[in-house]
Amino acid sequence: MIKITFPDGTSKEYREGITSLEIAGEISPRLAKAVYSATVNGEVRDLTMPLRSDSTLRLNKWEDDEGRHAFWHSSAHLMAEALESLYPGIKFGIGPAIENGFYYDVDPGDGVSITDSDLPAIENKMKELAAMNLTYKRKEVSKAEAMELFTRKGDEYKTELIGELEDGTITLYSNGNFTDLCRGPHLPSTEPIKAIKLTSVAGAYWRGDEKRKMLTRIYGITFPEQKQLKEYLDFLEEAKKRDHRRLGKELELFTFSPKVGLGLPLWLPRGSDVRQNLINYLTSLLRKRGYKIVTTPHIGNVNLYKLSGHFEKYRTSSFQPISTPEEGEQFMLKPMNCPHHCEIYNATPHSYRELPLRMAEFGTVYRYEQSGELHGLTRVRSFTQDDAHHFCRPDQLREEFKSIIDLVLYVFKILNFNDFTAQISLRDPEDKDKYIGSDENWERAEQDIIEAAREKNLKTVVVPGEAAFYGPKLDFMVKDAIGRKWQLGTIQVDYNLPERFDLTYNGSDNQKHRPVLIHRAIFGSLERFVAVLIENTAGKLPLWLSPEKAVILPISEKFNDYASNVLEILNNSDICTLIDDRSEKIGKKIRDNELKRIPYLLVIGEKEAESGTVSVRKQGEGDKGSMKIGDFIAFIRSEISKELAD
RNA sequence: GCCGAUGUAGCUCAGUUGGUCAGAGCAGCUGAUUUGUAAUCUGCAGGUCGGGGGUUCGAAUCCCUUCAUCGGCUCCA
Repeated sequence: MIKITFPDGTSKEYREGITSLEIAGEISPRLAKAVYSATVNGEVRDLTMPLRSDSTLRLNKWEDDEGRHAFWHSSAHLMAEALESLYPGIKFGIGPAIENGFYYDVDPGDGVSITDSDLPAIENKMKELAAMNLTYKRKEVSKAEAMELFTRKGDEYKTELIGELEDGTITLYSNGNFTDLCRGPHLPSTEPIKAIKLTSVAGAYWRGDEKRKMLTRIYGITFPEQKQLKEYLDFLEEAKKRDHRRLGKELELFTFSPKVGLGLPLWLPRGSDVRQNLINYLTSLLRKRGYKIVTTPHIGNVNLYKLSGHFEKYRTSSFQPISTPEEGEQFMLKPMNCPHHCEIYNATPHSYRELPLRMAEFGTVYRYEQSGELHGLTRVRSFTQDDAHHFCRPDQLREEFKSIIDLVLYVFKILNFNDFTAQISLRDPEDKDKYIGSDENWERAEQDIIEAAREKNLKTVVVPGEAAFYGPKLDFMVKDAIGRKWQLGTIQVDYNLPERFDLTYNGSDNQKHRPVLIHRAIFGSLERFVAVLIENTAGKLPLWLSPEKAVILPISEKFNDYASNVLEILNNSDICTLIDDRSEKIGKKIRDNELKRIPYLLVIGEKEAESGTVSVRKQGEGDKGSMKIGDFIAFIRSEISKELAD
């Protein structure tokens, strides 16, 4: 007998060799139908794997990431089986489960292409195969056997993968006629896969390397119930309505013009107001925290960027240098603010007493992003960073870093960004040539970040290879409407630029010392931040950010005089207000202004004109009753200060 | 930049296999109406069907090319 311990701490004896699926079945037959994988002693396994010794066991259902993962991974194999039967000779790359569903990278062969219009046929084949309830069979093989099998099949992608694996660790999974190199785990059979939807096809470079062949990536998602699929598709439909590109147009926030250029956003008056509100708010926070605001030009001599290392690193992703009438003189549109700020630092001598020096700028920068990467306001070629550089003594670094984490969390809380990921982005240890600076500096900086995050009890994920070329960073990622993650805030530790720019301060020993540089942004860029904000709020911005706080709706033209009085009073009280004096019925005016997401609608008619009041209707919530004009002003002010309160 | 899809009035979309197919709704402008909490009625105006080239007696529709957008990949200081 072996002892199996469950997550709640209870344990029970079972015969040796029992499977997790059988244990689930003993607990209840319904549970057996709802589990998709098992976590045995911390490792995710097939449900059908026999248990040979005392173990901890967790049965993973749909609600568990590990459960869905197995479900979708098995679905990827099911799709592969369908593809192999529909496209004989098709070759397979990799086919993992992802956050929402799965994909498989395939090479259908020269001259054969799989497009959106082919998806229904593949989907139908999958349904047909799933209905056969075929089992997923696991087999351990030697490296030689695996190599032989896939060489015979002519699957050069698989053989490349096998070549990199350790002998003795290789497993194959088969479902129907399809056999794949795979670590697993998988479902016992295709039986639970009831609802299938292939969502899109896309190109994807083999092994993520743009120098290698582009394979066809087919994305799909499956569910145990048809109803769940419908809910998922409905969610995607709803999410489209929150797309900032759509709302930006509808709400007249920003636009793009091909005549101006790709990726160069034009902020309309309403969008500019939102942007300015963000700038004003953050500026007031920065003043309180001892930041100095600076302003620097939009261009800089090309030598500045040669010194910083940016020129070499980003040669092809920058706007090319601007020549002047002078021979041999060249300037660049600034792709970042750091070098300018370093030179501001260098303009005066510094004492250890005045550090940390916090230098901030809403700096507009220009980067020549590849055309295929442009995306609404989230990826543009000109954007304004809420940039700052903290020049500190080494002994101040940790505290300074932590205080910036606090600032990011504070601002995110005010804006209700609760669902973010804090990501520690480190150097890729395999590819050190991508980075500048000594190993010693890198190790020091990476430790600084890891420890600062730990001291703040920040839940983080560590991702190697995501660091900036001059230093590691802590990035704050927030999701858009359909779940794509975007980096907003970032805090970066840099020992390298201070050396390149020969930054110094006088220590208490009257010797020159090297400061450490922290780069940081809270919003990241105003463009991307506004985009994510729009998607998170579905365009219903908080009152303090809203370009207009209210709109006055006179019942009829008879009350236009009183309405314009109210308008004047409110605007003179710094409550930006509009008036809708069209000759329309009140219902129509309410509908139109509700759709424009104006926070408060003020209905005005005979009653209000007589009593000096306004009837207040809150966007999305309906009638709130009437108020004296002065009370409404006080109400709006208190609502705004509530939003901005700690 | 790469793969795939898409591109018809300001917006959302109809326009079967090439032949009154250049349309509708909303927005806009006109008049009428003067309205009490999510769409009043009338009339008008709007597009070289993304651009360019080709096939054809004839192209929004077929072909080529180019640009842009969307979904991914790559990249993201």
